[in-house]
Amino acid sequence: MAKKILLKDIAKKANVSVATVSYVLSKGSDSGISPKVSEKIKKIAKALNYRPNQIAKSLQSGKSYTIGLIVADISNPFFANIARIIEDEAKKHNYTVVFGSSDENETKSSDLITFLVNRQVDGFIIAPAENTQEQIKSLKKQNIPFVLIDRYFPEIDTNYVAINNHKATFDATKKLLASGHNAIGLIAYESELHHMKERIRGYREAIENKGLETHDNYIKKVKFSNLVDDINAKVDELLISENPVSAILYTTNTLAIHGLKRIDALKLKVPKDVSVIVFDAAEAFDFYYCPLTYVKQPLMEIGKNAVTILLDQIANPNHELSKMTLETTLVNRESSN
Amino acid sequence: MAKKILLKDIAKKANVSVATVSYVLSKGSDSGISPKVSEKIKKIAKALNYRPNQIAKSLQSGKSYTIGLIVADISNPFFANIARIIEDEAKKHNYTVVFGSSDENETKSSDLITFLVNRQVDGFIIAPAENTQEQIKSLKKQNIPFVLIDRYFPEIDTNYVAINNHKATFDATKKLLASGHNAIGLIAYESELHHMKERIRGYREAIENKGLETHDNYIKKVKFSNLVDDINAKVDELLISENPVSAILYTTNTLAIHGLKRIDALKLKVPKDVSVIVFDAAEAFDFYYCPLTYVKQPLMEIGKNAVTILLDQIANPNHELSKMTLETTLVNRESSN
DNA sequence: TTGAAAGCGATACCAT
DNA sequence: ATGGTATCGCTTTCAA
Repeated sequence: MAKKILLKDIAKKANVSVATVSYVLSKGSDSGISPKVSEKIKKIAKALNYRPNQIAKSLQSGKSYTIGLIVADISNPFFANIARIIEDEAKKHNYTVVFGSSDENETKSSDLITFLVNRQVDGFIIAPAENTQEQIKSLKKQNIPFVLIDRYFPEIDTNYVAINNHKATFDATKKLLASGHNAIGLIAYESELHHMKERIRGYREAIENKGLETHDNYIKKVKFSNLVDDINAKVDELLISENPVSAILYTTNTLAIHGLKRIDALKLKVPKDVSVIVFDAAEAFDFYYCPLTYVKQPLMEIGKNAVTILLDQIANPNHELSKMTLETTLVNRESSN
Repeated sequence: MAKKILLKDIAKKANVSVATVSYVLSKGSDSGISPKVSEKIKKIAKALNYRPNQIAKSLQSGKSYTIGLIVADISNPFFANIARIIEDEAKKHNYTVVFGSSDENETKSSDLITFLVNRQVDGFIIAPAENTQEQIKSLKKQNIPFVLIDRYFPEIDTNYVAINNHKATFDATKKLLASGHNAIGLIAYESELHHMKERIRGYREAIENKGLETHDNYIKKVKFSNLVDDINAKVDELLISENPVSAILYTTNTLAIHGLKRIDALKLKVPKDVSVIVFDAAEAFDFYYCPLTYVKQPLMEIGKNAVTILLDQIANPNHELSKMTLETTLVNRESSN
């Protein structure tokens, strides 16, 4: 068992105190220790392959240099991609990231936060699940730095990095209207989350803005708990009825994947039988026979800004909050014709 | 600023010593403290919402209850899915997982390992990049528990959870041969990694096993560093030549995604013009017009076993090593006809 | 310029 | 059944 090298070991070998070694190794050139001693210590440290015990440092400093990332599901490509960006950005600042998946579940989210708070993460980046307002407020009360991503609660004053959801679906719907569709279905989640409501509002306003009326039965909300079956049923309702829609706007990646499969199952063709716009550019869509028009989210900016804001908040707890709303881009392709 | 509650605070309120509080809170019923005092302490702890400082515990115990996960890229669906499984499994045992992406790069991998070792992770789960043998040996030497997944180095005695790569491609190739193909192309990575060599060997032996000869120019190895261009070029070589192949076996998920796109770009149809078998069932493939025959990896077993073996190794450092080879399944669909 | 020693917040040995 | 205190490895104040 290769013995762990401690400051003490180096001190002994160098015939100096532990304090001196600590100075040399942790401060820069302004350690206040003479160059001669400094060099000697550095050489010994290197020779012994000294690795500071980060845990001890953390206990002393009260900082773990770790950030907790909580998303709905780390295996969802949207979150997996953001995770990768956050990881890279965090590492640049010598931060480590630990992650947890809430599965959009309030209790899991709460357990996860507690778990990571106990582990003394310095802060959180969270894509909050529904009904987690109290958890978020609790973090605020405990003065634990965090920034919300993808979603946020307008009634709670927090840092967040989100997109302009209203404009995203407004533009998408407008595009479908411009293509001549006036019976447009919307597939959304049954959710109280603000971003979802905003996406629905964007859809509505685009239609009303054109002097048309919105039909509530064109707006379908599926339950996260029964995803696939529910999507299938709702897509059927939209497409197989007396007044079928001629276009569908899917408000998330996952909804689109399953919803498109259902369209296929119904033997309908995009865009001949039904036009479509989806959210995000999942790799899955690359193989779809019809190039899909989609709402492109600025993942890189979301991830990078989230880290920057969080680290800033950790360094300056009293710094004012950052509320960042980024714009999406509608990438026009054939499915929305 | 809500003050952090310490054992000391509880002790003061309960008029007992810090030690007593510690006993009550950390041991179970066998704390040796009288029920009356125990109850009082527990009540106060709950009332104050006491959260033990995990960092302090870690320093004392020498255990961080954290495992480091190192993969090529956390945003790759194969690894993202495994990450999720590992996360769930780890949490069951009260472990936290921190992750890092090596990008198949030796130096990044090394930096990452150092970074996480300093943070005192209790062990690693690693999908090792090429040429990282020394890093792995170094972990062994330092007696840091770890288990390799997906790939491993046969010349180094370690824990690992991998698949039977030889059989996977052997069966896949056999299937193509049975469908009447005798000019079968293979797209692999240019890599010294054992799993890649085994996949190539499986392909070769299936062909030779049928009394046919293998053609080296049917075996294409692409560079990770120049992925897309290289795949395109190699697919072209296989399909647009004097003796084109009639089938292609892609040895990874990513290779398949780009390789299939290239086939599309060449206006060739699967399986009419060229048959195909791919590795893994990426969500992306769901939208491919032709149902793809694929090698199915037991992700759940890989992830769960990796965690189990690692935690066992952490608990019993002298326990013998576990070398686990799992079988894949060839899921037959239309692309291999 | 250097070092002794007091923490950081828990745990656990050894007394009592 | 309790509690005093050394300890985990490092940082930092204060003195020398």
